[in-house]
Amino acid sequence: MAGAAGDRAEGVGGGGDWPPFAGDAFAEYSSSVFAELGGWSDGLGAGAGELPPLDLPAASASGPVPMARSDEIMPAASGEPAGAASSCSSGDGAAAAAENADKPQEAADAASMKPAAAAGKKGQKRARQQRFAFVTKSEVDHLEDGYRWRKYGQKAVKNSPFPRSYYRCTNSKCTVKKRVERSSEDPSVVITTYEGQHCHHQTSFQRGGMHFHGAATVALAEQMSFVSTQQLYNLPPLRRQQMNPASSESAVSSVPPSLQQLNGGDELRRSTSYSPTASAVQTPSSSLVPPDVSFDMGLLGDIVPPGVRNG
DNA sequence: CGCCTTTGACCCGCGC
DNA sequence: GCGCGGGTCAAAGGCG
Repeated sequence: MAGAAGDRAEGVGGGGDWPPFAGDAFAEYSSSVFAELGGWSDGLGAGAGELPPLDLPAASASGPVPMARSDEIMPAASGEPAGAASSCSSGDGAAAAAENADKPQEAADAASMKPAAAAGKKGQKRARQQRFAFVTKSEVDHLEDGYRWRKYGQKAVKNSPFPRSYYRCTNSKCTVKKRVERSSEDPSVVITTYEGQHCHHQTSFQRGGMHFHGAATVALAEQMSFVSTQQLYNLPPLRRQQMNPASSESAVSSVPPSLQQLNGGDELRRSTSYSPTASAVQTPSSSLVPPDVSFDMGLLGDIVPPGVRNG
């Protein structure tokens, strides 16, 4: 099976930063959702895992909607502790420490830390790095994002019939992780959560993927089917309790409605929904994609436009 | 042959 | 203190 999943994943998007957005451009055609999560599991566990029906805001149905702007997005991303900036250099440790600061539930995550790591950070919980969740309508679970990932685990998720898959960047120096799961609410929706930032270029497209640099991005966009806009989820750092049906519900419901929190500095972003079958894709106007958009920075870079990123 | 997926076990924190 | 749930490890097997 190895091949199947892997190939598909790699081949799907064709490879490339799938959140093909860059600043305004991104806003233009984005239709799926992505939000910075306050917590690794929290975000998805509570939010993603139990995403409410993706009732797209009015905007979604009709097209471009007022969505998070790059500058609105950046805050959260750039606002992260410097340590979170690079998973390669800072590694979990640094980032971890930084993140711990304001993420109580890190503890929950801490559970996942390796024995050694755990031991090493007894006092400090495992540090989580910048996290972004993308809610995408897709037929494939593992959306291609331009990087190569190695699946290192899969677990059944409570309250969800779909398992959650864990991926790690194949770059030995890169500690970026990715979690993929389908929404129990809407099986057609794939929730991808990234943690950390790549410290290398999208190396890997040797496996038949297409390169997604600059103009290449257009190709990606063209291969993507921007189906529908979904509401954004601004998932606040949820605590374990919030994962309860009731809690999570409130947590989630507090988000989408009007993206009102977008201005709150929290991270929200829309990406796009797409179908893997490029051939059947309804090419979104490629014109929406800046030909010179380059996504060769870390994960964060994939998400945050260079300019914004630097402030 | 190398890389990747699969899968069960293990570890850890949290909530009760 | 116990159980639950989530995250990760590591061995085995499969595929290109």
